[in-house]
Amino acid sequence: MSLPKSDFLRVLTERGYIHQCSDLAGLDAKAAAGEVVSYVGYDCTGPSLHVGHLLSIMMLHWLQQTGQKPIALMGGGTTRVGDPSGKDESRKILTLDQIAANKDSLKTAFSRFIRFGDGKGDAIMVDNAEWLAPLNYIDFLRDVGRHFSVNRMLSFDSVKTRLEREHELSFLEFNYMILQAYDFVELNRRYGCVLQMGGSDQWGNIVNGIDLGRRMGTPQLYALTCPLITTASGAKMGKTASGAVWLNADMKSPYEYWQFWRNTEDGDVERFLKLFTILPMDEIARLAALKGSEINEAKKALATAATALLHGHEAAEAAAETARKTFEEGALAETLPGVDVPRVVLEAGLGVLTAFGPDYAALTASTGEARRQAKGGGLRVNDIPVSDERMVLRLSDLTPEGVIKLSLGRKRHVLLRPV
RNA sequence: GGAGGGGUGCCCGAGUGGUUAAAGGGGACGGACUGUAAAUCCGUUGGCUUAGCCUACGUUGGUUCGAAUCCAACCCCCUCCA
Repeated sequence: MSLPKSDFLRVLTERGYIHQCSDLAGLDAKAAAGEVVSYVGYDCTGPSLHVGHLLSIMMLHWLQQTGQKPIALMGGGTTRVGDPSGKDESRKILTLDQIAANKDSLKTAFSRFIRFGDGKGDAIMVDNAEWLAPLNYIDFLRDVGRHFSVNRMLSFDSVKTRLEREHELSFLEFNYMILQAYDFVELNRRYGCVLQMGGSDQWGNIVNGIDLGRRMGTPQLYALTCPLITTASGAKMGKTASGAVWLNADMKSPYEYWQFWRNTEDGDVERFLKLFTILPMDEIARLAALKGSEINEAKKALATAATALLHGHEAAEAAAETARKTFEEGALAETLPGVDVPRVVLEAGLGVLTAFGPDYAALTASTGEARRQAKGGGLRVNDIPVSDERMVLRLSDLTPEGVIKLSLGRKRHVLLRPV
């Protein structure tokens, strides 16, 4: 198909969000004509969304920016079942309390990317527990279950991989796709939602919803998926030493978040600028043209723009400044992440390995790891390599700024502050 | 319910009585080189109060001077049969 007519699909296309669409021309016509209500579902399996979710959130963002209406669907109901897609093993069954707590915790990130409210183009957030929890089993089987063919369900990738890999797939999880399909139908009935977006791994589930809709008499529904993002060297995106790149600030500070983007591989810079920032395309083209070490300017722009989206401009600039002082001047930036240490502990003397360990700086997971890193030359105190693992930190080690700077490797720093 | 196969460290996967904290690979972290990149090379990869101690091969017991390795019971997974 030629260039999309609608703003929505044009932006998504030129920025590289589109992996697959059930009917691109049909959806384009609909988007050009009027309001497309669209949703993305998020399971409440963890206390925060992470970078992996960002792509679909950005799709909701652009959806709203181009005049359409986004729905963020919280999977309060489906999380009780567990999505088997792409998983080797059954998910742990979460308690209702955990799900509720996760749900609350997830909400915060969304408001950064989309505007919620009661107006026409305002986004809404709904929880599928609302309609899934009160379902009556027999009624549901008769109304919805009869439209599903087990033969066909068995042919879906999410199911097939489990069967082929000889991992158990419980009946509970087997029902997940039915519930997700039903969500789509329900959202159409309640809000006139006609488009479901998601990662490419959700394709089967989304198409199921379209199918169910046809059988249950909804208007034509559409599916749109974004690619699974891997880095230029093929690794899954979003994993770092300290685990997932969380969106919640209390789990991943703005500074660390900025660092994550700053360390993007060269080959990913342009793609990431398009996908994870809202910088104009001509600005992105300019940044992408930078060669050699100049590309670092593009990486900084990426980091600051991406961080600003999530944490605000102020936090992003602060993170950039902290990084500039630390890496470019080699100076001590007092805005580096810090950990409080009781003054009496330093008076008594704090073993350097313990200081790096989980009780204080948490740069290493154990003192054993700290010991190994010290042997390998990976630990530094106030920028001086730790050569003696029996070294003891005292008040006399405080810098003029009144802190002790602990570093693991070249990039990860924590300041100990006596209190 | 019956018959057979299997459960090993973050993951995959060797190992069938003794220097086995457990080969090899992947991943991850650190070092060197760089541009806070990639690639490459080197090192590390259970915990602790580290010349030592403790905990670990599904669980619990047992045999043995000594078990991931042998025995028993149990739990879980897979395949076929009912």
